[in-house]
Amino acid sequence: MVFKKKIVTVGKSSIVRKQVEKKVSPRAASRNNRPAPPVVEEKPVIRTKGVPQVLRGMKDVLPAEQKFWRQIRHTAEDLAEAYGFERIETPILESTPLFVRSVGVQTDVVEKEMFSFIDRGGDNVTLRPEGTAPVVRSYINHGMFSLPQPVKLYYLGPMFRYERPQQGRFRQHNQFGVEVFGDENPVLDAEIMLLAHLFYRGIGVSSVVHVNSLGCSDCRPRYREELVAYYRSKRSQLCEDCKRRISKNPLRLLDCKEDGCSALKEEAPQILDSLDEACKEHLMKVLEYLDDLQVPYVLDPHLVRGFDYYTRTVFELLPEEGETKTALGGGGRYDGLVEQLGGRPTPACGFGIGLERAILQMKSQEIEPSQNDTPDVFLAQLGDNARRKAFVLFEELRVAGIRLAGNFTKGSLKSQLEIANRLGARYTVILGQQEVIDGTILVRDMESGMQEIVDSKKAVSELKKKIGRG
RNA sequence: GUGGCCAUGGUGUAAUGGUUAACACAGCAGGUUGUGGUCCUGCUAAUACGGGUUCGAUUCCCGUUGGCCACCCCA
Repeated sequence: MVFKKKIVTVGKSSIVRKQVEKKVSPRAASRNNRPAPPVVEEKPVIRTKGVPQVLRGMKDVLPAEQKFWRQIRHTAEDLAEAYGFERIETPILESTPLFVRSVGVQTDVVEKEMFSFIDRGGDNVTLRPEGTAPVVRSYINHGMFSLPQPVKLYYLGPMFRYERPQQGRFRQHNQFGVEVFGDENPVLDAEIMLLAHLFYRGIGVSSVVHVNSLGCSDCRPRYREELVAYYRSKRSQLCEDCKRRISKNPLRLLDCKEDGCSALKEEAPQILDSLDEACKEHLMKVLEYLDDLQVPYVLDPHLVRGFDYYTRTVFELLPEEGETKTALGGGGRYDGLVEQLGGRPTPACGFGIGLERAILQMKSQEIEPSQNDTPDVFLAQLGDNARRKAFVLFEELRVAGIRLAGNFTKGSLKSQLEIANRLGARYTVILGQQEVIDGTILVRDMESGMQEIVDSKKAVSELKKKIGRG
């Protein structure tokens, strides 16, 4: 039901339905979700008028933005690899049941936020809304349990959720994530939190880890019952949302911001009190390691996460400064998921970090990504013969390792010097008719304006000397 | 999914129920022959889409699409 509705919505945004003759209400038409007997005389037509627009909640990453992305990617890759994680790339499209079974039928992501559709073969498929389930699937499919454990993997890539876009929230966004399989040692929980923290430090953003434990399959259900019993008795004092939460997602009751509800949580049973010994011990160890590593954290007994597969440790990364409550990343342990998806019982944990949100943080804190792409040399040419020479010279200089920019289309020297200036080139090499005849090039120092004639055979060596790399 | 605000050149803004929709920045071309950063001149370029009201709509109304914000939830 939910699913069928989705198809219609998705279709509407990209296709204009052209009505032929008889006017059939499009609404009525879309209600026959299975177009088995195509009574409806309308056919989808690709929109031919107007300029095609980017889809809602999706974004072009333009050249001006790339410096942020470059830095983010490098930081993530260097860090993950330094800690022994290996890269994995899984498909963007997966079978819908993978997410339904892992994330949970009851969750918002599965109930209303998946980009799902029936493919031409009749399979129900989904653009991945999160990164963990696909990696788990891959771990099982490729028998990675027979590799030396723990298996440590990381990924960078796009995720999709059919949501209403707003600040820091898109229908397509990118995540940096890591997953560790095959060991339940709390040192691993601490390690991934450290990694998340270090990633943000690497791009100049301070973060705090909020940690909680949800217990295991033994102690969590017990707690859940206690909590539900408590809130049932106070039902009349709850807000509308929370009344729904009692049956749907009781743990969420604990972080409602309504005055009435947050007053009630003072008296509410605490999950930390109902953890069994092993879970308590595990959490304590995690916190000890965090102390050792000097990762700033707060123990937040009200922290809950949106996916069903978490056990024991859960955490979220929040910015240290500012009132932003949107998480920069989050994750936790999911000791039951591999088995739940049909693999051997395998403990595991991981996190996902929203890269658009990382960039947002950088911008709001006015952190400029480091970049040194100013060219050493700009190559300008004048006239047809010179252009042909310049084309060849450009390649010689590039191969010689000179950071180079150039232009082969502008006619006037003036406009080429303007470009050279804008790019911040230290030298401009000028190649005109006269130089071609003389077999020379003209090297202009953009700072001083001094110019020097150089034998074109010595162009590479002279330029290398000038820029101090010869 | 719910609620609120909004939509004018590439960007940021202005204006109007009635002639060529204004300004700044950016872009492009010039300011004698092949020389940048400043300055001057010119040019390019916009009322998101579809209906309605009206003699006339960019302006008012409705719908669609999209953006922003809050909620739900999340990265």
